[in-house]
Amino acid sequence: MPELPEVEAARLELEAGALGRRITSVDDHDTFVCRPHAPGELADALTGTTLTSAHRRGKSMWVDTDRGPVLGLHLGMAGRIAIDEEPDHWDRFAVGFADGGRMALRDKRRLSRAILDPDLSSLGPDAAEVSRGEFAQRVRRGRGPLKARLLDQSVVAGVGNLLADETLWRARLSPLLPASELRDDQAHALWRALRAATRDAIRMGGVHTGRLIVDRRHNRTCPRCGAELLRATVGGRTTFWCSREQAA
DNA sequence: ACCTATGTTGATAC
DNA sequence: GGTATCAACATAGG
Repeated sequence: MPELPEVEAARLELEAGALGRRITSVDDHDTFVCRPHAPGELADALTGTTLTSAHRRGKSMWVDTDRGPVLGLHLGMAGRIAIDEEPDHWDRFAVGFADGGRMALRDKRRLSRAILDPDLSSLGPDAAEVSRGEFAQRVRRGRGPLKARLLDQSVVAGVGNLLADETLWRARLSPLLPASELRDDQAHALWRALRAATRDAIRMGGVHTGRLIVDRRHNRTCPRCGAELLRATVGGRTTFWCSREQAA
């Protein structure tokens, strides 16, 4: 489930439940989730430290420790944070605290990541924070279809497949529109739609609460005008959009 | 059973 | 270098 809104919820869980607790054990045996680290590297760096703050940019999270090393966490496609829950078969990485509790990265699909001192240099500005001017400039820089630009984490960080469709639908823009040809008013509308869709998803509890997302499976009609929804692969992902309001 | 789909991202090929 | 495709993982559904 994790796009920006879900990751922000996970960050808040870390902030509320994991900070200030001293780590006394680390399970980093999953060499795929913990790549490129060898087993024990995360344990050596983190054991004895206390988590001090939890941050997020786009879909990437990182947690600072009182002794320097930074723990990077990414939820991948199906990961979530489990704090003080019973150990589970799907826990891919976990730390145990001195008070007996634990924090786990739980993920059936193993596409999540736990990594020391993560490199975030290729991430664009956070989708919930980016300014109107910077967004317009960055999104127009590329040549591909608009949706592909939104999904590119180096353009703006945090937009996934569902949030991209919801944002384009709110802005009444076609996902196929060449990004470099966006007019100023279109870029502005897209920026406003992105911020509104992101904020609403955070408030409502996730990207699945989006109006287009809710309806796309059911009636496959536009929740606003009732016209048929189109479906195609755009930017490598399944895409739904309104045949009337989002005409190219 | 087999094929497709799935919230992401990285490596690879043009 | 930007852009597109495929693979990585595991499960669910038609």
